[in-house]
Amino acid sequence: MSTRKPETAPCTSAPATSNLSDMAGSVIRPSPLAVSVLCMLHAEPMHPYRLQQLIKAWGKDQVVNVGNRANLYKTIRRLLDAGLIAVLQTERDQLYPERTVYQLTDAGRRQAVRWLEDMLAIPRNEYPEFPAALSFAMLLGPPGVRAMLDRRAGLVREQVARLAAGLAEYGATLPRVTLLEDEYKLAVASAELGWLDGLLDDLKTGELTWTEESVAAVAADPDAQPPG
Amino acid sequence: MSTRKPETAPCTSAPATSNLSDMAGSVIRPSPLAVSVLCMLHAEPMHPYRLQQLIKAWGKDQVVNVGNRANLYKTIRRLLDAGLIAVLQTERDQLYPERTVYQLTDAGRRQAVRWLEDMLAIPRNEYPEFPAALSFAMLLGPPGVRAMLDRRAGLVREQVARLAAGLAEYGATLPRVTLLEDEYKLAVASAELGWLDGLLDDLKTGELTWTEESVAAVAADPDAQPPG
DNA sequence: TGGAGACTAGTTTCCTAACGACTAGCTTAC
DNA sequence: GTAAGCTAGTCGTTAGGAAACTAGTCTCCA
Repeated sequence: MSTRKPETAPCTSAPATSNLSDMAGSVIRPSPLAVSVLCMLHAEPMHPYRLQQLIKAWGKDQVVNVGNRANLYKTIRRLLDAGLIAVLQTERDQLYPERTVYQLTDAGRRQAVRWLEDMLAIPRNEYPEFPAALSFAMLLGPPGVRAMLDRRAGLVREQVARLAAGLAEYGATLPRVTLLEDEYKLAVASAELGWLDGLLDDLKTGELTWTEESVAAVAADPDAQPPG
Repeated sequence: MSTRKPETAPCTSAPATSNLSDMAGSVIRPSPLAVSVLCMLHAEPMHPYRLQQLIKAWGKDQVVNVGNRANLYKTIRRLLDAGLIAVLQTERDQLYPERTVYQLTDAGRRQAVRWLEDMLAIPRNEYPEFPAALSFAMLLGPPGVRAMLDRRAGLVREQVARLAAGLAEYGATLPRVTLLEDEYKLAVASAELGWLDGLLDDLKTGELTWTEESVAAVAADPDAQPPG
């Protein structure tokens, strides 16, 4: 293991600094959804439902998970309790359900920037499921792994195509800075696809293969500390 | 993403099929940790603490998050309730704390395979925080974004170096199939790094830049539905 | 004209994940 | 002889994910 003591990156943005401005205290943890709410409210005050609709309309729902409204409302409650947002007004438009319009506070504005900075600057290990599955893939046997990864490659290929098409289409009309997530996702998905194709090739030619026993033998060996 | 109506991929592996073998019922959702437990127990029966130690010793802790033992024990309880694992014995070695040794049931063996297959074959959107942050990066302004991504690039570069070194070192002695996660992570991290470097270059030369107004103007424009 | 389906806005419930702190006996090390 | 550290497991809080549910409104369509 040698390197890598800290397990996961520090991310809580210094609880020690700046004790001014804790108007409602209660240190709140950053999350994609929380930052998104703050950033959206940075543009203009709005009510939760509109926030959701706007995020969807912008296609950002591919990236923030605003699908469960329940979470959205919970997050807003938390931000409210922490004093990062405040109620601007509760309006009842005709006989529609009542809706509460929120706005950013100064503390919220600062917090949004700090969270954004952390999230951009510090990579965090989020334990996605694919690498976890890969690390136990061996017990499906070479043909099983090949079949599954073949399906995956197909799906990833589609996603790459979609992203590329989307970028080509909107890249002409939208400023590039609004498409960075998609550029990123395209870069990463392409790399995954390339890797998958290479691996599938090695599975096909038999260059990569194994048996239960050969792996079990190594597992018993005490000299088995893969990298970080 | 466009296709993808159901928001997230189907993953529960067909609740309709196979009502034989629901000895303790209670459909349980897959998670990286749950599959890992099953796969580890596939090798041999063991107690939770040993499971954690083994995962760490193998370096798989980079990929499954077995850091909080609390979660591990909860997961095991769930697997037990679902009949996927069973108590083999509870042994009290000398005056050490009592420890319970678990083993895989037949249902557990099948479930492990099904979960693994799903996780390998079907990409799932897990909403990592970096793309979310990227999609609001614009409000840090060009110099702010550049500074943060510069730091990130440094850290990612280190990670790439660590992964490459680890693969070079262990690739000689361990069968390749046990290092797939690291190959994958290396491919993805390299792609991220490449993309970051390109972007930083564009920020440096000023080819990519923006102002709050220019972005706000587009935001007001109703023709703004970026891709999927 | 009245019923199917979709939209607006928010609530409720259940399950699970992330994280941290705690107990408690034993071993090793200074 | 006491501080650190390991073994093994527990507790509690906060938060995210997925669904269903309320309840009124609007549109379409026959």
